[in-house]
Amino acid sequence: MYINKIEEDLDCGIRVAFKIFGGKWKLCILDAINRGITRPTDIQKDIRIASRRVIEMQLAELLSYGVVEKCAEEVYPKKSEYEVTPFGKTIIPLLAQIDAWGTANAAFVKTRQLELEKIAIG
Amino acid sequence: MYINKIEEDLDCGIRVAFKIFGGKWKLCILDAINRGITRPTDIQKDIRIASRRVIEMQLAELLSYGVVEKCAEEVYPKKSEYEVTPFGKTIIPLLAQIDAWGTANAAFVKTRQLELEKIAIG
DNA sequence: CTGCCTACCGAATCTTTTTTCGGTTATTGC
DNA sequence: GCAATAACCGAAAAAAGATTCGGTAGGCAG
Repeated sequence: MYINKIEEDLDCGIRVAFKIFGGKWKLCILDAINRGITRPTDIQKDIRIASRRVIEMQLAELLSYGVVEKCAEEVYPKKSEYEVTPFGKTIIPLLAQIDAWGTANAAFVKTRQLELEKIAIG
Repeated sequence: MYINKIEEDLDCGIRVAFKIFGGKWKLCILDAINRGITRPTDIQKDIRIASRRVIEMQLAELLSYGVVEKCAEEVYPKKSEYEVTPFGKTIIPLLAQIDAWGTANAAFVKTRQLELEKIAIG
């Protein structure tokens, strides 16, 4: 496990929240599991752009904080199924709102991004 | 401006949202401005643990995406006041919920973190 | 036994983000 | 002119985070 060098301040709710679900892919993974995509291989197929390894790692972190739980079935081909725990379920409403906000503002953000790039280059 | 090497995927609402307010201090800064702490110096005093520079930079990013706006007054001592724009205001409810979630779960997260460290060391 | 599938792990490397530190500019009070 | 204060910028370094690559292990089909 990697231990941070700069001490964290968890006196602020925002920072606590980001510690749990602030990773690049954590909410995407949580969303996938919540939608019934429970196996690592399938999650990876769902979030193609993320690498196999990062999904394994972020899944392990979500697991270690009890956001998801593993229900491995010892069958062929080896199956691991992840489920959102009751604790994890408390994140779902936030996830839904964040996703909705992003979807609603995607067009604006993309346009603005292009403008900013033009300014940076030109 | 730093231009990313890995191409971003903004096809997912979560990723769009994180692009705008996913930075380490962005929501904290937005929260401060929303609470009426509008000047860079004061924001820095409010979030002591964050460096002067990072606040300047994240403020600049929030500004470039129109989340906040600057209302500089040319007086002594030089004043810059930042305000949350109508666009930025749409983030406030999410911010409030994220903060509330983090505050509600801070004790659990801290305890769990200690347990995980014990396992890692022991 | 061999090849294949799935889950994971370790380590090196690369990318991104944050931090540190030292500037510049502008204005005021002395 | 000179100290002080505020805003902001640039660049290097440090830290964190993500990615790539190549493993191991178990079990099944042929």
